[in-house]
Amino acid sequence: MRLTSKGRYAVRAMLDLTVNSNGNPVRLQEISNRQNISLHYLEQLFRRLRNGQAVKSVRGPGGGYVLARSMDEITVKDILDCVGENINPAKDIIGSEAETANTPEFHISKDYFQNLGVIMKEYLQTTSLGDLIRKSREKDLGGRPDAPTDTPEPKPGYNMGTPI
Amino acid sequence: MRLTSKGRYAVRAMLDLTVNSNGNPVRLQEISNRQNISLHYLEQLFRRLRNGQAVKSVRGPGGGYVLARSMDEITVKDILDCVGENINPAKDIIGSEAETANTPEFHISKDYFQNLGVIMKEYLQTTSLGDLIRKSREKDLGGRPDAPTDTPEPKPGYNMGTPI
DNA sequence: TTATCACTCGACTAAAAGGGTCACGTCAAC
DNA sequence: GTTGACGTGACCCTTTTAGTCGAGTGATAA
Repeated sequence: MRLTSKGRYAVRAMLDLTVNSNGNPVRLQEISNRQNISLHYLEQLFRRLRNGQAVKSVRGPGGGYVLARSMDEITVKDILDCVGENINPAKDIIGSEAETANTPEFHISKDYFQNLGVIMKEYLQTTSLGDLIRKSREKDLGGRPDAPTDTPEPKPGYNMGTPI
Repeated sequence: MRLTSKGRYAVRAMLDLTVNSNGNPVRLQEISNRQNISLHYLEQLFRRLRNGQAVKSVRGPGGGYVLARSMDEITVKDILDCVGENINPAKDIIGSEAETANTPEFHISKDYFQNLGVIMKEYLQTTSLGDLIRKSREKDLGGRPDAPTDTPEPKPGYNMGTPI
């Protein structure tokens, strides 16, 4: 399982695109300037986002990229999938270790990490670009200026009490 | 953030050690045979587990490794930390991107991924070796033989409803 | 006192992944 | 037909992973 800057770059670029497009195509050059991400690297990422049907491209002058669906129909997980972020902590178990060790310990840890994957997937799948943008607007308006908000609080929907 | 076979190997080896030690040292050679993990690779992992105070070593004939604490005082997170698995999805943000892009989009995604890190950390930190072993014993005894149990169900303690 | 057992340590390797760059396309509009 | 922008494949360097190797050191027992 990996979650690297590639995925965060993609999410960031998609947020930028969402915010700065008003139905109009947004050029990668703009996103590159605003987000300080290499243009060539963005091209690579958006190639994958386009293949994954997350964005559509418009060529020629005045062209750029637009979301392929509404911002509420594109989840973070969609984006990570497009750029090839592998979220499942147990995925590479299949085929590499599965048959080489059929011990109880193997199954215990496999089940345990698979369940972590379920939790992560749920987290990423239930958040859309729209959710993120609305959340940040809320924060700007109703934020507590005395709190740094640097440390994220666990979401209220999650009960962290008894993971086993 | 990475969660690779290194971490799973370590957890598996620690489970093996826990189950097969009765206060006595367990040789890496045994673990290697049972779990089908390269002996030399195990040596590397246990070096780190020892440096991280998760196990103690006993040298000489009859030697091997024993847990440094009880199985209920060693969490999965402890083990992953020892072998160098980086669990925080937002960790490598600090210092590499932080100052180069101070955009709202950057902060949105940073907070979001940091919160995922909190959730993952909580999951890994609240599970001890003892928890895993007891859980697997329960399954063996009270298991439903008609259900394959291959697909892990989300833990009852987690409410997956509203992650944002 | 020496053989042996088992951990200890540093160095090394091949392969993969991550992050990024480049040159050269092609399509569309003015 | 030139310019703006995406499209594509190939390439690059660095770090990490997973694994190997060989020469130790410390403890036990014959």
